[in-house]
Amino acid sequence: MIRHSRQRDAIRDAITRAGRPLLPQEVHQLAQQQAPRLGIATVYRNLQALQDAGEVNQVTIPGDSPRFELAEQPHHHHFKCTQCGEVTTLYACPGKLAALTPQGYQMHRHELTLYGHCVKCTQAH
Amino acid sequence: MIRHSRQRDAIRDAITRAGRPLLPQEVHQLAQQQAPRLGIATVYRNLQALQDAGEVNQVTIPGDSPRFELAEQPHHHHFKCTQCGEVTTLYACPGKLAALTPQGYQMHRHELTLYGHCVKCTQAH
DNA sequence: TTGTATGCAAAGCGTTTGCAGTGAT
DNA sequence: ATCACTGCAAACGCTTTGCATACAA
Repeated sequence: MIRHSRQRDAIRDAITRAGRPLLPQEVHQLAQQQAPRLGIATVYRNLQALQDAGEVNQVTIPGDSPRFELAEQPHHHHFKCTQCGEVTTLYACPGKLAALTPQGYQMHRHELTLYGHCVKCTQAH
Repeated sequence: MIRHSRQRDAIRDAITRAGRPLLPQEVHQLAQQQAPRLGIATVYRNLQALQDAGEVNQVTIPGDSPRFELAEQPHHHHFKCTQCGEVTTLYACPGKLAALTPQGYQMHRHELTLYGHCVKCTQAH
């Protein structure tokens, strides 16, 4: 079903190489190095397609536009530096979240975002 | 500095009465009962003003538009029903999140969102 | 009276869609 | 030869802004 194209490969590669969640416009810029005439609409269409195909996950940092990362990653969360805006992946999880779920509710999934200053911004003080 | 007006009071009241985070358009609809000619631009301007004044907090559920809730609440998190879309307030927190923070990073704040089915939607199965 | 707040309409901005042309299989 | 994919531009939906009027204080 899902064909190959220079554009789609460029988009997938950009996300793979980045190693962190990317905004659509960041994907666009990076992928353009590999597919010069790449349009932003194609980026959006492919992010959707790759998501449907299970290759890519959408990450939403509260207050920001959705970012995209590779789907084949272990469970993790994110840290956003409120100074420089960079989003980092955290391979850790507090666990035991079922305890927070109200009676009669069913929890299937959770998202946790930490905010603060990254190393660079902490040292810059 | 922050004056009173029928519109601003209606907006504050709508958020107060709701007891859950509201979308701007929900605020608009509810507040219109109290201030009929209320325009959506006024809603946005006042949500911003109330936020600046520290009366209201912005809550972002990943993937949704920002919602607004009263600021004077104890620390809490949110549960979003993936069936009916309703957002509930959870007065609980896993704690010990500093342990997840990488070396050299400083965590100041965190947000946690649980996803699943609410009581109504669980029973409807 | 003075300056902020409001309503309306227009402008912005990121995202989505329509369409004719391109390209993968 | 098909049929999906692409680029471009127009359309969309939500949010913001400009401006003249209305309203608190």
